Amino acid sequence: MKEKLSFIVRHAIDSAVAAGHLKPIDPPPSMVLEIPKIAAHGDFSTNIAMTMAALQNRAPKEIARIIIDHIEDRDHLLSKTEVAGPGFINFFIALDRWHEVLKAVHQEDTAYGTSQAGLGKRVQIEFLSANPTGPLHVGHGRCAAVGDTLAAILSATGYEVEKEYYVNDSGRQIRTLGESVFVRYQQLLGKTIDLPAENYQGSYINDLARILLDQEGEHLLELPEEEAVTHCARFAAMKIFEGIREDIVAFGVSFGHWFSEQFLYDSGAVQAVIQDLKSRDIIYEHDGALWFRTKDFGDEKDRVVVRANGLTTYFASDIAYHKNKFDRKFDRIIDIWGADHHGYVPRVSASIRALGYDGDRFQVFLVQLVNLLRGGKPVAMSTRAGEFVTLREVIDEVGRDATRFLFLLRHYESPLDFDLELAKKQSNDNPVYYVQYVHARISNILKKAEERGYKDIDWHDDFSKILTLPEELQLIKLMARYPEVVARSARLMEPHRVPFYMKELAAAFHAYYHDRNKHKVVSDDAKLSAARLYLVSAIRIIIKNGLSLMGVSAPETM
RNA sequence: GCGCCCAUAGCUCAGUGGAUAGAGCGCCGGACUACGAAUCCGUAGGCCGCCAGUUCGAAUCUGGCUGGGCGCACCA
Repeated sequence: MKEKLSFIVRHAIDSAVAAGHLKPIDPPPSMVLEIPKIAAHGDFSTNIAMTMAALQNRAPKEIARIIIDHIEDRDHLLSKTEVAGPGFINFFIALDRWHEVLKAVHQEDTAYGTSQAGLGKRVQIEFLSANPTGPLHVGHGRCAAVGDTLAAILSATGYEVEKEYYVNDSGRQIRTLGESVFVRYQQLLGKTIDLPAENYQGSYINDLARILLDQEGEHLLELPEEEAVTHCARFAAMKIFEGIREDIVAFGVSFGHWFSEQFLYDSGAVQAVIQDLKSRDIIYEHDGALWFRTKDFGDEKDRVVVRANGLTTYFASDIAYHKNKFDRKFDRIIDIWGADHHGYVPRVSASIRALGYDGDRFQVFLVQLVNLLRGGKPVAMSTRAGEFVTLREVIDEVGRDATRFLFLLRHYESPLDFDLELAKKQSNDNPVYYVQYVHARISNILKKAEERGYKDIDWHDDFSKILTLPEELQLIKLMARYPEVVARSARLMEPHRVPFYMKELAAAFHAYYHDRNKHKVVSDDAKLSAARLYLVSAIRIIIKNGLSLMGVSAPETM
């Protein structure tokens, strides 16, 4: 609808210029076509006459009038066009044209809302990527929900999307994990050793040690400590990673690729990129360590890639990792990190520019932290002490649908309060049920209708003459907006727009449905019933499509 | 001290440089002899943190200030 109108307005400006009524404009002015807040201002409104005023050296209202005079509306899309206020042009869409939206929804079905804005470009989105040193916690869940939904939204707007999880299965953290487990293992065998404070303290470490002991017995005590720790590390990382994968499945997320940090070392990629940068003097030696000239590429200081003790830093493998991403020829490379990593962004961006890649193709989105509450009170969490609520516990307690929906309901740049009690409530406090209830209600209507002989209703041109109530028109207009919500959500990388739209559509439907005396869907009037069934089943399609983008189920009954 | 993010109704938050800033919760008052009340209807509630600037026009853009969150390793 909006595209059609946009075309008409552009065409009108062109023909006004051709007729000499307006000065040629180069470049053409960017046009904002929006839906006014107030119904009296039309279905769409544009400010284009006002933005052209200065260049045309004429009054906005005069320009607006000229544009309107040159509008050709061959399809009779418009019922009224007017100049209003300081120079807005307000457009009123002809009533019967709105109903074609219903036809489009039914025809496109699961594809309604998709577009080709991404032009088939290849985009890689890396998210979650939690270290296999402990279970996923609530904050990871938010990153997972945001990343997964962004991927779905990009995919719906014509991108070819690859989701990737980067597994930090190398380095000192894994070593620390091994040490932690080995200490617990020895404690289980009666040895009196204390767990050093810098080791992982969580109770899951005890569990891992117990499993290790049960499976392999006491033989680790006979190994040299070095070997025993390595063995523990490998065992623990594998077990934890298995658990993470299970949690990811339980949360309804799937990854196309799992990329191993260890692979970057085994394949020599890390050494190769360090050598290359050294030969170009982008990496230099100082105080026995190797430093990257990140300061020359926008970071506040240079950063160490190889420490004086010969060990590489996390940054070293990250350089090789991002080089690898670029070498895989993606048009866009997107990283989604927890906001606590924001200080790391300039460094990685700097390394990408230093390697000569196009920095514009790389974007980092920082997801703000989650404050976990129960009944309004903060839940004490300390990763160091190993006291935290795992994502699994939250999924088990409040359910996957509610968890995902609530994680998506805030702009990712805002800190999120997640209240476990609120999340469990099946009321208006909890919008997920509000939206899902629409799907269940409509499913039930369709079931009842089928019992009365209504099945697979086809589009009929009469529908525009039957569905004439203001609230019916309002529903249709709302449905017409859905594709733009998805497109805008993708363009701005803002997944929260989808659940907000869902809430709005749900509210409009519930209100319509509730006044059952005024407009019962299935009535004695066969034509009216068919038209309304066509209307509500279109709503159901959009609810299902939107929930599907969020990874939330659309139940037939609740 | 430096950097990133946030500040809108009592609370939690939406809001595309545009015309009269919205929703849910909460408060108060109402609605089912049923296409499921996990719903609906109504009332009240606002210096859009503060100051300046840009603009025909600012909650929205820019600068400064105040308050809050997070981060500033040869850790990951």
